[in-house]
Amino acid sequence: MEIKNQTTEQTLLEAAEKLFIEKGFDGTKTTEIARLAGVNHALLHYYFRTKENLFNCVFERIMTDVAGFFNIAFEGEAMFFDKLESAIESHFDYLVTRIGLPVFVFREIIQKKERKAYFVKRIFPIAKRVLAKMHGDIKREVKKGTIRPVRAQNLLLNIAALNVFTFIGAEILLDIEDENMFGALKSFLDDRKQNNVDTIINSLKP
Amino acid sequence: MEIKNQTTEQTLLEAAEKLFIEKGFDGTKTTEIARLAGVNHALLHYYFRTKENLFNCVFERIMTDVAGFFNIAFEGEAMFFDKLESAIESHFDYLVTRIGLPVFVFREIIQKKERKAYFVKRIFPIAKRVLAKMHGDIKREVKKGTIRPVRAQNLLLNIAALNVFTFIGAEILLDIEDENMFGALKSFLDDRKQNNVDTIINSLKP
DNA sequence: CCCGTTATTAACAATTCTGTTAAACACAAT
DNA sequence: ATTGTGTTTAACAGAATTGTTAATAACGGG
Repeated sequence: MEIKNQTTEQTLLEAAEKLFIEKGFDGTKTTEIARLAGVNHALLHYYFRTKENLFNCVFERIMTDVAGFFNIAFEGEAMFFDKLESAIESHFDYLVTRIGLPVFVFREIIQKKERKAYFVKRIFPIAKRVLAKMHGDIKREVKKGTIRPVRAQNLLLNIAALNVFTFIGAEILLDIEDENMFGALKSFLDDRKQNNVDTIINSLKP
Repeated sequence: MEIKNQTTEQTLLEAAEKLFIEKGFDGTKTTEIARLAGVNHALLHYYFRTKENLFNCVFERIMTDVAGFFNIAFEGEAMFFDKLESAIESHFDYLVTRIGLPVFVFREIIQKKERKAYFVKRIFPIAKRVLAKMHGDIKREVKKGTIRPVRAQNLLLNIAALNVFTFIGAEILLDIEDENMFGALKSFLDDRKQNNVDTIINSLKP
């Protein structure tokens, strides 16, 4: 009894996610979502009542995904620099499969207060835990003299900045020229990944 | 005979710019622009024909502004590190007065090919000139042994990334709590400005 | 096999939004 | 004063969009 239900609902959610990420809430029409999902557009309202509600379901999925990533990316008990490198790289790789994500999140949370509040509520507690851990690591390394003193908040923001901005740049590169853009994109990303690790590690030198 | 014309048209343009930056093309209604400008909404079509056209006028103004900034920010014949520091700071200060700009640009160029093409056409040539100059500077400094070898493109992207991301972060901070948020925002920005300079300079150490 | 619940469809309602038009207005030059 | 040009307004038209509803189909349990 739940089987068909599940598929239609799921199909709609996936179509909605794709379009909302691509065109934003305002730029996406419910009829378009239904069309992409291949179902009658009344079904969208049947399952999700309103566009707003459907959007919130999508947003919730994405927040869960982001929060889940955050939770695992900064775990591990390796040496500081190794841990840092692997965190930067795994953040980078996470974004590779979600190129449109950063702009989507910024676009949607900046203009609607409730969404920003929801984002903050979901992400800040996790960020705080990560920061506390990072703070301890930094203190230890500074004492050893292996890095200069930096605030954990700044380090985390620097990593996020370099990685996220890379994918905004990548979106600009995409489709400028369709010809062999795949190769150009790949080498751009490879280069940036290495650069981001190097830049962060080097910036910590005492 | 051009006086009234100028004011109404100008008022509309300014209202449009404010709303387009805040809510994006799709999220902004022409009636809303007219209301904010305090004019009959038919005037909007009288002066600009279509919403698309009005948007393009706004976008053109913004591109001119950005291009103009780019042209002056990386001039000057000071020492490399001083020049770098002043470029980072003036880019930062430029964004201070245009907090919503980055997300606006990304949002609008990513989904519409023509806009992306227009952006690329306006900004890339200038960026190329800046990069060529930077490339020369870097080569010289590397020879002197004052910095490690880096690609100009990466250095420029790193600066942009750190600065731009700061203002996306700032937009998230805004209105989280209205209480003494002004003070918190100011100290966040001060801290980030210093951090961005330090991070870039330090990341270049040999 | 029938019944009740859930899923699906087509048609429709209400609103909103962009864009048009025709008439009124302001005003400067003749 | 009249004419011509550019400006402003109110009213409207057409399309698109979100959401509803009533009728129908599918389907599993009794």
